[in-house]
Amino acid sequence: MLMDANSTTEAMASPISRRSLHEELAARLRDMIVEGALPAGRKVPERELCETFGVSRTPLREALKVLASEGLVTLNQNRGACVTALTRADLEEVFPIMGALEALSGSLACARMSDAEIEAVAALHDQMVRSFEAGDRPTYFKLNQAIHRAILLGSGNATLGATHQMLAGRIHRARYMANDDAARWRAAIEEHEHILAALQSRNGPRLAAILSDHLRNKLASVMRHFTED
Amino acid sequence: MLMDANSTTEAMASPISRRSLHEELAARLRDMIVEGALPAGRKVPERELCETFGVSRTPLREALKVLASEGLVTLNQNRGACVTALTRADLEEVFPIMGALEALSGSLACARMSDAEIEAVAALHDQMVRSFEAGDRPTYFKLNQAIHRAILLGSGNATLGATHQMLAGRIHRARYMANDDAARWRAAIEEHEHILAALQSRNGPRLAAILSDHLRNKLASVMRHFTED
DNA sequence: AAATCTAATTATGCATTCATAATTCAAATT
DNA sequence: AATTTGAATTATGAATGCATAATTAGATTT
Repeated sequence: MLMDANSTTEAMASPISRRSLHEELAARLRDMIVEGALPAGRKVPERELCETFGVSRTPLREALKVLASEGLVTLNQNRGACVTALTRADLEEVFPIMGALEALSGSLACARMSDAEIEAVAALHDQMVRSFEAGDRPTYFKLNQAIHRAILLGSGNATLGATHQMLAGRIHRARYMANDDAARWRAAIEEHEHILAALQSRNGPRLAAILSDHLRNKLASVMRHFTED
Repeated sequence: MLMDANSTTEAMASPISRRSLHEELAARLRDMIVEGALPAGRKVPERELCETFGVSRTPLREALKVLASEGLVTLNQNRGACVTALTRADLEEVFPIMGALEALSGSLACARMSDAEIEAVAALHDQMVRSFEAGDRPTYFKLNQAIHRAILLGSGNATLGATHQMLAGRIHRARYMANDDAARWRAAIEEHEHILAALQSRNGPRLAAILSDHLRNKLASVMRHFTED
């Protein structure tokens, strides 16, 4: 068995705590699912993944249990794991929750973020607008996420960030779909202008309301691509 | 034939699908942690638990991974699992999130619950008031939870309920502490009167606001018992 | 006596093995 | 030919074994 590869990536990463195998596997699988390398509904045979990653079944199974508790995969008794398929109902459930969480984060962020941190968000916003004007959707998407994430973290509530991220992971694929028509994309940009304005003026209730609406609109946009479901 | 007959008998509990060991173990451990049988900060040696439950380490370890992803235990590399200790900061983070989730649930419940379901909540409320008057705190606590849970489920958003329950599990112990002085307990009852009234009049925004405040007050009450932390 | 270093013990991470449920495929019956 | 039954295969659930990191105990040194 060629198991020596794990010691190679140890220098740069976190200095003291090197992640355990099941953690590493969970992260890798999470990425694969979120990025669509493992399509929804697909069966995830243990043997195959073990060979792919070159590990035994024990840590892989531990990782699958974690992903199941995150809702990314579904375990069927004696029948293995499947990538959880997103239904319209799932999206309709998750988006409002994320809206509520982001609203809370915005409210808190207005009170707690430093001026410098808000300026950093403004910088991200400007970059995002530029990538919109350039029609560069991947960069736009990345910056968009970075802004929302910055506000989440700016709330100073780590649990809020973690809860949000867990839900975001489930619907990540779907969120790629949003803004694929020009009108909605433009509207999203406008909403983000309001988001930034509310944050800069530290108007918590207003930012909360805008973020909630923003998520509601995102849902509506995404849902148009689920008509065939 | 026989198979059809079996698959149709779904009404009763879950006679066919016995839970897998790791699921069962996760549930048992969750209860033990939530109910305080495993005190916070305590080390959870695998060997000991294996003997307690009479199982091998594999399913137990799988269960611990799940509980770790739920935040109930903390895994330390090569150093085993500890029951996650609740800090004041944790409570201050979790309660506002639960407030936001319950506010959302209230808003949705006002729109979606049937009259019969609302009457059921009213019945729970009346029982709760009686147990308050009788000074029966355990029963009060149970009914209190049942009411909040009914509104959560009444939202029709299963993910919302699951998310809430996950957070609630973490702070369950702390919530026992609330209402241990008569003044706060009486105030809580009054808040519940408003909650019921808003629900019965289907005033979503108002119910949302009351629930949010209710959770905020709960936090304040609980925090008084964490001064020594 | 206190501190430190080393050896022994213990507990954990992972691999392997065993047992059992599920699936597949072929054969037999209608 | 289609359906069904049953054996063979495969995959998963769980247990055991092995290697290694942590912890503890003991001995040696200052």
